[in-house]
Amino acid sequence: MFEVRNRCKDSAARTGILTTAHGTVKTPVFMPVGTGGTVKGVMQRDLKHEVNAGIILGNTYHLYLRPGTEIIMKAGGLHRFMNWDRAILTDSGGYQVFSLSENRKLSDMGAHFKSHIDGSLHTFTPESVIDIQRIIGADIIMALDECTPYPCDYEYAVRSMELTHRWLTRAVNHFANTEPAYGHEQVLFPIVQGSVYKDLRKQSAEYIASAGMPGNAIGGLSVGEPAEIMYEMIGLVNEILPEEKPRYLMGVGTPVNILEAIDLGIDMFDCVMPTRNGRNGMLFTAEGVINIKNRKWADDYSPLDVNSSSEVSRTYSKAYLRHLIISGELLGAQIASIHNLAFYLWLVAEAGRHIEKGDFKNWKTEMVRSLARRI
RNA sequence: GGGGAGAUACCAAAGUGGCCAACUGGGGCAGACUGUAAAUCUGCUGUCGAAUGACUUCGUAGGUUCGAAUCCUGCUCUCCCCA
Repeated sequence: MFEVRNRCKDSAARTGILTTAHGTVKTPVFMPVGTGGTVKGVMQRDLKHEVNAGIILGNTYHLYLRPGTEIIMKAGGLHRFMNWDRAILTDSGGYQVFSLSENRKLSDMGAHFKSHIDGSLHTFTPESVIDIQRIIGADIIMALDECTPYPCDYEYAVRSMELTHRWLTRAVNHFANTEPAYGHEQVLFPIVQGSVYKDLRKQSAEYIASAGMPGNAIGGLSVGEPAEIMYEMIGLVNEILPEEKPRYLMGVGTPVNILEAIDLGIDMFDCVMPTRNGRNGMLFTAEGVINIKNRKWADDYSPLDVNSSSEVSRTYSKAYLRHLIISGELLGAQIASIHNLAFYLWLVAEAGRHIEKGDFKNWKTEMVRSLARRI
């Protein structure tokens, strides 16, 4: 499943090879988010050839509500349904426990949701979420967890973490007692919680590691806490999560967040930022962040990024993209999404090359300074 | 030629004596966005000021009034109907 290739001498950063039933990817890796069976605004063809994505996300909650498991099952799974033959990871709906907190209730049994689409009531249990993800057919599936909000008082964080751990035990058992629906292998990742409390994070990391799954995830971060606290939590969790298995930091983050987390030993990332912020006019580049809606780009006919591996970034101009985004044109959202994703994929690949070369630390320091600029 | 309606900020459009520097929408400018309830949301948008506030505005010139975008008179312009 995972093989570490190169280790950094002066940091926890490493490169590796992640093998799935739908291809192998080099780590560190960024996984574009395709919640509802689509990376918003980007065709599968472009995900492959412009963005160079080897693995993308789907979301159990969204796909379960629409189109529903029956349609996906009849299609032969999500890969065939959405015409994507590379790897897929599905989130369990744990994040929706957080983001739809107004419309859900938790019990020991599971999470009770009110659909954001039609208000209907649904229950997710650790077991049902495994069943749904078996039908979706993702290569990597996630255990149901509670993503705690920030701030979160200690008492709540303890109870929440214990709930996530109890749910994990049930998920692991149910996973072991069920079969993939389409013949290809699926693996289950558990999720570390514990909010911003060191003792809870350590306790949770130990529990999650003890589940013995082929990869481990860290959740409940980048939910509003200061970045320094997030890094601190990642650092101490990664000392406990096994070194020989991939570590997935869920939902993170900014380009700077990602480089810092790679430094701390994270291998996998996902985030809506490149696509959502792209649709809203924010472009990521190696020189810093661009708000393409700003007037100053109105007559800047230079390419979005001359050095990009993506033809989209090399050919479309800033002035044209500004015009499209400001006009609300769909093509603007597409170009910005492709550009940002290509940049994110380039960034993590470049980090990997510097880990191999042995100069990751210095490169990272320079790059973080550059990335944080607003231009 | 006769009759009628109307001129409000970048645009459109409310407001018909004080609660009006003036509703609302658009446009413009800026900000936010981290396992996607997001092609979304927020703020500003007469001038000066960080702000209390001060100053100048509702076609134009006068007038009435303690007080006018709002009432009266002249002028200019626009639109509609009839000939």
